[in-house]
Amino acid sequence: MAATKKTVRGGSSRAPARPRRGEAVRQAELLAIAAELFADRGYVATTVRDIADEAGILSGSLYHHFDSKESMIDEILSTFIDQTLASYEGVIAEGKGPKETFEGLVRTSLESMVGSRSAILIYQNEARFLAAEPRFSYLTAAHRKFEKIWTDVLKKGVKSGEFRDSIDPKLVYRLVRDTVWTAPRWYRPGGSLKPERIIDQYLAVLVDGVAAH
Amino acid sequence: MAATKKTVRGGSSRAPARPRRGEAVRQAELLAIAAELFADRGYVATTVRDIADEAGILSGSLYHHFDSKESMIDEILSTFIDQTLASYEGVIAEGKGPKETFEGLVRTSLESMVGSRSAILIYQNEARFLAAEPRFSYLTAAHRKFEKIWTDVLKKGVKSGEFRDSIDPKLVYRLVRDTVWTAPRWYRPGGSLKPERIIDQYLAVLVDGVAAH
DNA sequence: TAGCCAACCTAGCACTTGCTTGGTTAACGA
DNA sequence: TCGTTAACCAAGCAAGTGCTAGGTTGGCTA
Repeated sequence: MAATKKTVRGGSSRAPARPRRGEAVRQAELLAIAAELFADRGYVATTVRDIADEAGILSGSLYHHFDSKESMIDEILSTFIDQTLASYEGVIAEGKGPKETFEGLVRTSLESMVGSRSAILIYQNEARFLAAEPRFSYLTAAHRKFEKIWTDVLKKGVKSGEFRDSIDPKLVYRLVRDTVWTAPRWYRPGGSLKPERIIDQYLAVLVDGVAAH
Repeated sequence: MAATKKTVRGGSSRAPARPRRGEAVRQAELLAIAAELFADRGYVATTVRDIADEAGILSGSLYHHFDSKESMIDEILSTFIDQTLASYEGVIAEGKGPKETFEGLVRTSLESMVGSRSAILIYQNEARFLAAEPRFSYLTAAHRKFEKIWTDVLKKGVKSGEFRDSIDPKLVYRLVRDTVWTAPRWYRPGGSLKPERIIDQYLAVLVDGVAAH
């Protein structure tokens, strides 16, 4: 109410339009922006002001849509985990043999790079730190489910003779998991390197190795 | 000089001893502490007060040994890169064939987990963000050297017929690199899982794949 | 067309951050 | 034993942090 009230900013800096599209749409927009920033700069290094800037609003306005910065990453991660578990269970439900199921899991993991690149990166980079807090205990639970799905397939393959019986399912699971979840670090959506090529090469190495037979 | 001077903290909270061991020793100690925290909590999330607490001193005292928080991670990363490049060149210098050289590179990468676990984690987690700043341009340079070393070996293997000619050296390099550098995320030094077992399993999969021949 | 309310803005609070300045202590060499 | 100095402490600053409280606007509905 002081004399200097409107001298600094004119009315022109206001967000131009405010269409009514339902809050879910705007929330999803803001989450996508936040996810991209969390993925590219890191969760801690990304400020609520960064997110708001990118969205063309002020930081305080974010709190009309979200309780906290933490609830944003919560939403991003839980959505990603639900999707991933569903896609894994879809592969299992096809009822194929161990080798084809294993290949299906690798394939669907790498394919999710296209639509969930930022979420994978966030999961890969931040989940370890977040999992300690009670709010994010579902991360540990999901982690265990993932491990069971992969190791079960590997064990079945060893039993059926399709996989070599010298492999340690737990260790090989870690290798494969780290491999497929780390690819989004260098994969660029829309680039000339197509996901199908990555899938081909990765499947070739993981299933048959680099050596000529 | 006020009356309340020594009421809050007695003399007992002071660092107990101050032996003269040369600054290099104390610096290395503090760097080890910092590296552990950077690796376990992330660089941004780790405060200079965290590091000082762990060292049993006050945050300001850190600046007797280091210019800045940034110079600490700089020291950690450049040391790690020098070591790694040296170990890679050592493997190359043995003059073995492509397959054995490839195996040697995998082996030495995984072996470095024992002595450089925290440094690998920091490199893996933070280098991507730091590389943008001029001070850390050596990270990009090292990245290129690593890529050349690995892809050269893979290309030679394809040429000699030891590796399948369908493999894409650049993509397979990424797979292998991501695999060996991500292992420190779950590897626990001193645990029952010995590095030699990890090396065995990882070499088996990378060279020959999971499938029975 | 009056009123509601989603979606913003404005301003700033309480706290944490990396880092600085000046002072203190004790190990050590002369 | 005395001056030097490495290694710390004490106190706090400026810049940022997540978040809040209250005000404003305009699309929408009754």
